[in-house]
Amino acid sequence: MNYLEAKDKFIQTWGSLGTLWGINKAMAQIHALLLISPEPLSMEDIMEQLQISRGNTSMNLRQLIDWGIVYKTSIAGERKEFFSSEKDVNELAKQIARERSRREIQPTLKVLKEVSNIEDDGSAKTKEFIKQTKSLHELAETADSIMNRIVNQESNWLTKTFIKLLK
Amino acid sequence: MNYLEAKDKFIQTWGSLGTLWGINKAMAQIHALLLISPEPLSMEDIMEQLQISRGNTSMNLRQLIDWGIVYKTSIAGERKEFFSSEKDVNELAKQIARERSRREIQPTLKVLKEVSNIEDDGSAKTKEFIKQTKSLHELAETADSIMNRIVNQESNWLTKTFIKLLK
DNA sequence: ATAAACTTTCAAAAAATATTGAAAGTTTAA
DNA sequence: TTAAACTTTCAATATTTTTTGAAAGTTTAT
Repeated sequence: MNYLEAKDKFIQTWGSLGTLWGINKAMAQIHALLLISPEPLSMEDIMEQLQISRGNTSMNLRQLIDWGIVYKTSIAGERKEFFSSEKDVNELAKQIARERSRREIQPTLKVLKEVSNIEDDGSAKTKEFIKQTKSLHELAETADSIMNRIVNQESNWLTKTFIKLLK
Repeated sequence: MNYLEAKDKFIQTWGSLGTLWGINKAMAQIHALLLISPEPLSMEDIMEQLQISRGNTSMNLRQLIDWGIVYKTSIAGERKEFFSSEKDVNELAKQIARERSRREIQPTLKVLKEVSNIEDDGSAKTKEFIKQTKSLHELAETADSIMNRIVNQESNWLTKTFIKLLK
């Protein structure tokens, strides 16, 4: 496999993986492209390499910036804007974990807390409902705590965490 | 909030959350419904409660069974089949982690390994590509190891893991 | 102030995904 | 073996999500 084939395969894979994580294909592909590019890229560069429209590129770049994993970069003497991604994959993982907690886990916790607080009328179905939603709340809270704990650690956390677990 | 409102809200929330995790709405809703139901439900029950078609119910139940989080249950004297979900949320989380590793992480690891193995021709872009795809491979492998480690532990693992991390 | 260079917005179109429902298939009882 | 009870399949349809592209908006240089 040569560079171009490998690059293409990587962008494709990252793109379809994105879909499974609530990130659309173009967004994931733009991210993949920036991640392996040694220099910042312009909107034109991205449009051309991925064969996507200007509007699509603009909107998805904005989302990536919102997620905190892509930055606008100025290049001296150039009028247009350039973009580059967070290159440290640990930092990247942290940022993604943070955003997923904020966007998914927190709102879910809120609902679980709310619905598990209904009055227990003693019926089997109410009892089961309260029991299960409380368990889920607990699970989600623990999972979120672990994630936050990991996220707020110094770099190289993942390896360290893993070593801890092995002990 | 009364039982019916709470139940509805829970099913709705679980349903839209599913979408974010690569599980479709109906599948997540069926799961939610079974999770809080004290007795197994028939296909008719599910169709009626969620207002979805027979075909949809059948296909999504099959997927849930494939995921290992819903079981067919026979009820004595009844001809039709009944379905119930895994009620232990820890077991549920394990099963989901297992499936996600198998379906997403493993295939990704394979591609990352493959593409990071291209020959280094010394150019900046090839060097960056190899460096980044190798880092991602390492990250994904570590994350997967942690998940597997957790998954293969005895029940109550999440809490225990959390306590370990706090130390 | 003007215009060129560039970016963003958003309604319409396209593509992807989920759902339906009826026909085909299967199982069970008699 | 037949038929009733039930489940599965899948082509057609509906819904949701993504993408486009051109108009509107912004910034910069002169």
